[in-house]
Amino acid sequence: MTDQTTAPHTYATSSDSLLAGLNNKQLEAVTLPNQSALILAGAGSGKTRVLTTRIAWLIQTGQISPNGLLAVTFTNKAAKEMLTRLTTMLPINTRGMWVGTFHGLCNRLLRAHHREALLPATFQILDTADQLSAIKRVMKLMNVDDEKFPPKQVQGYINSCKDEGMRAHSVDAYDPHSQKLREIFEEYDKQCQREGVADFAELLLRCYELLERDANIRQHYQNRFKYVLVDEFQDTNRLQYQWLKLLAGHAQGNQRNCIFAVGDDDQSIYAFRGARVGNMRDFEQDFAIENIVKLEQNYRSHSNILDAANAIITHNRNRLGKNLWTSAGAGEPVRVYQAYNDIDEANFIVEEIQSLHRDGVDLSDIAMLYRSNAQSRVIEHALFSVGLPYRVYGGLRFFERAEIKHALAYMRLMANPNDDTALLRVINFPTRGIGARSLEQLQEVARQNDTSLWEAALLNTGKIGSFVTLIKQMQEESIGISLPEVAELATTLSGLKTFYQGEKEGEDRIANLEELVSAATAFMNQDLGLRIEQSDVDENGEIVQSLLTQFLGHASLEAGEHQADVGRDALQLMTVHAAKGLEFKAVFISGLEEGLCPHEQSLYEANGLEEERRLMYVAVTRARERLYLSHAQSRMLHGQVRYGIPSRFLDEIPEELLKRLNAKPVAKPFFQTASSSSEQKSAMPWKIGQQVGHGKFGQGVVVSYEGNADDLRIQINFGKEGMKWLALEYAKLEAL
DNA sequence: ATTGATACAGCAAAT
DNA sequence: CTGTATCAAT
Repeated sequence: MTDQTTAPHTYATSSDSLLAGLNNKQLEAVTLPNQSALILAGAGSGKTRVLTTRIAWLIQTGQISPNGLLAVTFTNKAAKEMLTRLTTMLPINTRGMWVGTFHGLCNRLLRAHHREALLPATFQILDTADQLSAIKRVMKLMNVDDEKFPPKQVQGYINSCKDEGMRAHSVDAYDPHSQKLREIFEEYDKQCQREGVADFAELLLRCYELLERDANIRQHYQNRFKYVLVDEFQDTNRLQYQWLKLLAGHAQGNQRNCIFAVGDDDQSIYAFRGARVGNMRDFEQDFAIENIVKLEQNYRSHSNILDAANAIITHNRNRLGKNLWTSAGAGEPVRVYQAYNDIDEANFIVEEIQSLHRDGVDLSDIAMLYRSNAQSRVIEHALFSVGLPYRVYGGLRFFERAEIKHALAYMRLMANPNDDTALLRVINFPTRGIGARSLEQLQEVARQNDTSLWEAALLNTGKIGSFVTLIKQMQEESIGISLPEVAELATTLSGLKTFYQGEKEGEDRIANLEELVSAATAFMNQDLGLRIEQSDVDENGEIVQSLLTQFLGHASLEAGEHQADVGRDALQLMTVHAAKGLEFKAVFISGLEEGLCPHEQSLYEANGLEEERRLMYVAVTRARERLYLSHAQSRMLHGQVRYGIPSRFLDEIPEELLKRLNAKPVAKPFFQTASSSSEQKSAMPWKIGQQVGHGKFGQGVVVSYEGNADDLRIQINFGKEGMKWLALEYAKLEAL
């Protein structure tokens, strides 16, 4: 980056053209004076535009240089989007700019100061699955009963502690159970330290602690980042907010830097990973925000869609308050389809999509949304059978596939052989005669000497010795070759390719391994062809990590996004979470049944239902012109047929906005389940799956029944009221 | 030590 | 239903 490009007077575009087309509120937000600000930006109100224009305006008016700002988002998608938009607004080189996700930026900072952060230069990142296996290992070593302490729960405990900014020594534990949890937490962290690995939450916590502890580093970044911009502020957790305050110099009491926070409390859908909507109110207080700028004009959706969204969200109690409006016309009504079952629902959706497509709508402008990933299978099947191209986001991601994780594990060992998780993954894969027995011995030696498994392995000869030799050979051969060549090396020298060639259904896996090499090539080219060298210094005088380490970090932090058929016009399939921030001409929201949306688990959590409602709000506001809401009377869930009643969120939309595509749901005959024998059939007046009404519990659906003619009890799912067993003799039920 | 079969548990969202 | 854990047989 040269001085020339950062000097404001060199820009051809005037600030007028930058600001053209903004409405008053947007303009106000973009041109706010030099102070911290909170922008309450409703869905579709031009939030990203405001954020990027604000950056461009600050740069163009010479208030800040591109190096002096830090912009943080939650998804890689959003970060990329921001950078692309910036480059179209300003002739600047965005390389070297600090724009990224919290995790990405913390990773970058920790790499640059790994010594001060007490981490090896090549520290690796544990993804969720790696973390779980690491926890299981610790627990085994500590002889903890995994019945009493389910590893998944321990994982949740550790992560939520870290999200709150707490280490094992600072958490309260008064009863034996929580004391044990704390002990596992402590041992787990020790193990991570020994192995030189960090989980997702650790990246943030470690970075926070580094800035807090090291005044030099802290001041360096505080002096550099005069402007901190935060997207999706409502999704920040306590630790992230503390981190932001530290960067802004707020925690030292002499606030020097400005935070420009953009958020929407109605779109807070990440409480499950520690997000605190309350951070918005705290921010308002802590930074003495005088006027919150509210962006309430929606430019995205027709008013029927927007009215439906507003109607839903007004049922939430805890809101900052905001009402979206649009000058667009009413548009089409919101379509509601009641399907007989999940397959019927999928077929309906596919037919509608085909018809939309025939009418000239791009498939990529149509999205199919669902609450949980598992729901995509039925739709995928239906799409596949009619040959409609589609893209699934989320689900099994590329870098999470078994064969890719194996290859990556070899690459991780080349970079950092102390990574026990990686070592354990591949020491006997492909099998080379190192079984449980030898591993136990190896772990015992490591434990006694308090070293990593690798160091213990160095003492071995025999089969373990030849594994050590293999890794060492890989390390030697990797010197001076390019990243894709390293990937190639990891897949061949390890024997992975040969192994999968011998497998019956190994072709896909081999194709994926080849894809990994292409991914490495793409990564290398995108990074201006840096070659592997231990460390390098970029034009800003910052340390650049080895390309291999960068690539491995990329693989952990950006597990998805890498799908075949990118440029092709294809229907978009994703969860509602993944759809946040996106918009489509037509949107299908499926599975709107009690138990699925709102998810049954949410009903047991504090404020769980409100979060589900926000999720629904996010889903609805993705649509520009056409919105379909569908639910099924029965669906295959967890391996068995489940009967559900329509989601309460459907009832929250005024009837006049809706167009019911099948006013009277088709009363199709239901299959008799094996358990309902023929002699009981006569005594049972209701069909399984039938909709019934009850004076006290309202609408429900018959799930099952038991007993004989004199004592027949039927089980009914009343949704909001829960599952009930009723004695037929007394229950007054009416058919619906 | 490896393999293959069978039992069993869990099963929401994502950096 | 599906991935993982366990166990008996090679």
